[in-house]
Amino acid sequence: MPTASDKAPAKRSEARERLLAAATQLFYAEGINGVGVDRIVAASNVTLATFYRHFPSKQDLVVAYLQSVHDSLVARAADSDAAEGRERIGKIGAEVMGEIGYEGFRGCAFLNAASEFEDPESPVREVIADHRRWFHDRVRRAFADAGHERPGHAARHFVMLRDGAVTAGYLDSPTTAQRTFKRGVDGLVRSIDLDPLLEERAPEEP
Amino acid sequence: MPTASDKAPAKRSEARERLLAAATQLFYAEGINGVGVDRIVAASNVTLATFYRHFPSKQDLVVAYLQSVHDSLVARAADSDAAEGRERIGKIGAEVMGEIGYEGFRGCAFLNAASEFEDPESPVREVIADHRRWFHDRVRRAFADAGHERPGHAARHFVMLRDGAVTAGYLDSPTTAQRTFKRGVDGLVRSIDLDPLLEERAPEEP
DNA sequence: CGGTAAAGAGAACCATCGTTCTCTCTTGTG
DNA sequence: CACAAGAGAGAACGATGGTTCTCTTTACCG
Repeated sequence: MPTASDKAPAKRSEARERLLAAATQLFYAEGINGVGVDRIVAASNVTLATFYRHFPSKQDLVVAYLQSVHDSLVARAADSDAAEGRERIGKIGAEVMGEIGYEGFRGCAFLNAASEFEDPESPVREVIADHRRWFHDRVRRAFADAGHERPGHAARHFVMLRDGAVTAGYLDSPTTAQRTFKRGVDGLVRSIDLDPLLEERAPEEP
Repeated sequence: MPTASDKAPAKRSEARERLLAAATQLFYAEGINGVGVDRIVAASNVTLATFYRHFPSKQDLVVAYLQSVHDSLVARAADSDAAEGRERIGKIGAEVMGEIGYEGFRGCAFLNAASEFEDPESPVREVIADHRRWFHDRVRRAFADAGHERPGHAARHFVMLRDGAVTAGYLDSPTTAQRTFKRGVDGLVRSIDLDPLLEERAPEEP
């Protein structure tokens, strides 16, 4: 899941990119509080002064790290979003399954970061919230376009499964998590037809 | 979710219990790497020497912290496990919903801890794995007793929903997370009847 | 060609990290 | 009553946390 963005939107720079790449790898692998700036600086072949020339504080690096992960997920999403109807939902599900279980998989970078930042007002938590909104809205749009009568319900259900799936992929068996997630998504897609029959009619709240 | 166990299985002690209580509150609220032993010692009105007389190292305190959370969840589980059939599944679901959204809720203590300990062999990760196995087995037994044809599938699905639900309860809206989780569990219970009709027959792998 | 900005090198800051130590005082049990 | 164990108080350890500093060298841009 962690991938440094290929093109930084702000000023690009050799040193900055190396710092971001090292931070991405280390933060994801060992947690944010568990990795000091010295480690990142050393891994980047950069000096402490150079680091602080590019990032006012460690927290700014954390934000940039999560932003870069987000950017790479947005890039990967373009392909899936081109699909139509239920196929799009399937492709988004495949994205999630693709994240799980590769060498060094440690769960969702955003969820892991969130557990280390307790202040909901913190800039770090805001990037996380933005990313989650982005993902939820994308899934909701997919269900709406596929004709689901309660796209909000379905999207929240989908996101809940995906959060559980990346967790299980980290802590339990990756392949089992993928299978369970797939079954859940398939059921959710089937519910596009079944839902009106199974639940009593009620307008969904946003 | 974090609650110090009422009766420590090992040697009980005023100081030890205060340390564990303070650790439980601080570790859960701010993360484990984010809280130093000095903070815990100060909050417990205990000296550093006393702390190290009871816990060989900080890691042992972390393990004791998670153990105590596990113990209190086990205690709470006894009531639900007394129920029969589908009602038991509903009660376990209610337990999960009860965890979510109270003042200071910060998600699952075990999931948060797991994100800070990357070594799967670490004693901390082992308590986490034990707890997850305990919960999964309990759910699986509930589905089996309720007559589900693939209790393993259903249990993994249930656990995935619960992991996603506590996450959403922390990062998104608690009440929405509860509703979404409830809908998911209800669907899972309904699938005890529907499943044989919807999916092709195949023996579930453990 | 000259100037400005970025990067390297390295020391230093103080606070906090987890851990160990000594020394005194209380307390309960034999 | 005596003696051992538990707890309080407080200093200290070296290592590392994030951050700032000075000084020199490189390299691009007008």
